[in-house]
Amino acid sequence: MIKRTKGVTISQVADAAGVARSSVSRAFTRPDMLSPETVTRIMKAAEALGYVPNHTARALSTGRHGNVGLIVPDIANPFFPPLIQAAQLEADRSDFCIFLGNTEENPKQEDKLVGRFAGQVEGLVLASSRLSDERIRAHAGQLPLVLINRDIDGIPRVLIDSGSGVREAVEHLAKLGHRRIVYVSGPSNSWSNKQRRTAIKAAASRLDIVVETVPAVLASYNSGRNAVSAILATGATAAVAFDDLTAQGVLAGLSEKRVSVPSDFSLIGCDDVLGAVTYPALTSVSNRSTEAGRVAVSLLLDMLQSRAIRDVRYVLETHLVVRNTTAAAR
Amino acid sequence: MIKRTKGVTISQVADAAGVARSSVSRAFTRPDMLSPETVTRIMKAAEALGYVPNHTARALSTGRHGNVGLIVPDIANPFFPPLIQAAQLEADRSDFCIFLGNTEENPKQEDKLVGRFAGQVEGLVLASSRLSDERIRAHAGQLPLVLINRDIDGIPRVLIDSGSGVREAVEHLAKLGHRRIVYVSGPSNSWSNKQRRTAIKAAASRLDIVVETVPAVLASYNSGRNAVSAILATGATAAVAFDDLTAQGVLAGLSEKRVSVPSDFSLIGCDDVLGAVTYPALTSVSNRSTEAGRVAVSLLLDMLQSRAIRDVRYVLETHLVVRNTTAAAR
DNA sequence: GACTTCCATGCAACCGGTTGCATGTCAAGT
DNA sequence: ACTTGACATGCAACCGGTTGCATGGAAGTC
Repeated sequence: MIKRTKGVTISQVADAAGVARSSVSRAFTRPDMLSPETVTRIMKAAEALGYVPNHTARALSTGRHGNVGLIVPDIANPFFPPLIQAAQLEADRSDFCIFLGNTEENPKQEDKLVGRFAGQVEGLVLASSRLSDERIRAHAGQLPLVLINRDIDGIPRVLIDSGSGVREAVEHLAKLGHRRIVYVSGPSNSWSNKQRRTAIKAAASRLDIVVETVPAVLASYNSGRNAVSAILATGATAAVAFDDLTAQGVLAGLSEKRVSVPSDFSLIGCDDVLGAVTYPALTSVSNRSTEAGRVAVSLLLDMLQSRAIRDVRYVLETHLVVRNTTAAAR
Repeated sequence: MIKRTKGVTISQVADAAGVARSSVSRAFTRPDMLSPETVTRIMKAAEALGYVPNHTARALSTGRHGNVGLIVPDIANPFFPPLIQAAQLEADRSDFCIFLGNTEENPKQEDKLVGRFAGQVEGLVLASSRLSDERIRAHAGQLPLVLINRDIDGIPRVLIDSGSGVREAVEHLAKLGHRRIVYVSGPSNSWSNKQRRTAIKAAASRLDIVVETVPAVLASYNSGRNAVSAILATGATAAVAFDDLTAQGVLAGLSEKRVSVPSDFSLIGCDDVLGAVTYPALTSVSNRSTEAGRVAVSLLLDMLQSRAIRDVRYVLETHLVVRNTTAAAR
């Protein structure tokens, strides 16, 4: 059976060291204010008693708890874990802890989480928030806020521009001699989908390439697989899929139809979440979610430092990562 | 430009409602102690001022902050996101928040995180901890702890018994006529790795199958891929990999060497995190990580409620999910 | 009508730190 | 020798709640 040790307080250390509580406090926070001997004496006493400063008490009197919150719509979406990881790493460098919230894509849940987090964190990062602009503005009035993939004036934000990478994808296909390609689109109400489709059409018309859109309805493996017949029916020699999951479905569908990739057909994904762990390795558009997480937290910590709110709009460009699913047109 | 509103305190509400601070406090925590009219009056005043109880202050005086910590070795490993999600959901049901920590598989980092979390959380869940038994025991002495996939007497733990699924995997391979198989092992300090290897050896010797172990060092795509030469050198016709990521690496490595799966070689993963979204779909052992996350948090909250520490050992069985990477031996 | 009981509410101490200001000491400046 | 200032330390208020105990008034009892 395990017994719990109760906390040692600053007063106990003060008594043991024969000084006032305030001196103990200062020994930990501003040792330069005390004589070196006093500091060592206090530290020795603290050590002997196993004293650890109480985070909560400190937070109460200073208003700084050394925590920041991170709210994402869906941890299970492979886009987010690297982002979370990077955010954590960056927070850690400044001795901050991360509160993680998962909203299940539900704005009500997101609102609730923000409310619950406020008061225990010094600032918040909202990634791909599903809240309305007004709600976000309201929250930003309560505590420092940084957004990822949400573009609201006056609130610091980090945006991943998939347009640039998609453009490179089309140029890559053009260089390989493809003249007719397919865009396997994602959810019609998705901002990213719109962004990607627009970028593809623009790039293609500039390069004199024909683009047809085949809808995959949901961004998923199965809808990609089901779209294969329609894709082949267009007579295209290459496809760009809304995301890697869809691309993987298309890949599976093509294999079943004995169309080999990349010799018979070229395929490009988006977000680069699976490319490095599947076979054949998928050519894809990088997602930069790692940088997004890092930059967002770094921005937030800057805000906390300077207590000033700047209107930052940090755009991350994406690039094509060429792997093994693209080759010259037949 | 956005301006920040400062916090409304209990005193302001008390003044507005014409009552003592204690009454406001009680209106929120024990409304049954007050007359209904007083409660409504206080609530109206609180509402009007936009009062929100200060979590930190409450935590200081009650010692309960309503947070629990969850520490995982690697968020980016697809095994964990569903676990995290489930843990979060379960915590949420009891109005608890989750502190997330990522240790990058590093025991020192894990130790540091536990220390930082202690004092801001009421309890901790350690998933697949990389710490020594002694360190874990030491931490358990400081605060309520629940382990996932770590089996230490006296500390409540949730274990995913991959043994049952692995046994099925070996039986499946035996039935297909494989007589010589390889286990591609994971991190040597991982409890799951030990468990899986033991189960494979036991099942294999019972079925009169030869098993060789090839180490992949880290549970990752690349180490799986690098292990392929060693795997083939054993002359085995099938392999079971420590996890799906490793398996996927092996799959890629095999393809590069023109060994086709499953006709020439059969492959089985563990954790079933990628099987459904890759091609060919990977035969794998189900992981139950969602249940593990939910149960662990639920156990922890129980402990916090009753302030008693029970010796719980909750075992979740796994099963083989047959897909397309296994076939009869050549 | 006096006495008890009970309930709603207020008072004040407390949780464990931080911090502005006061105090005391000692050395340098004149 | 006396002032001045710098420095080390202590005192006490404060952060924003919670909670044991005291109090006062209303209702109930005889």
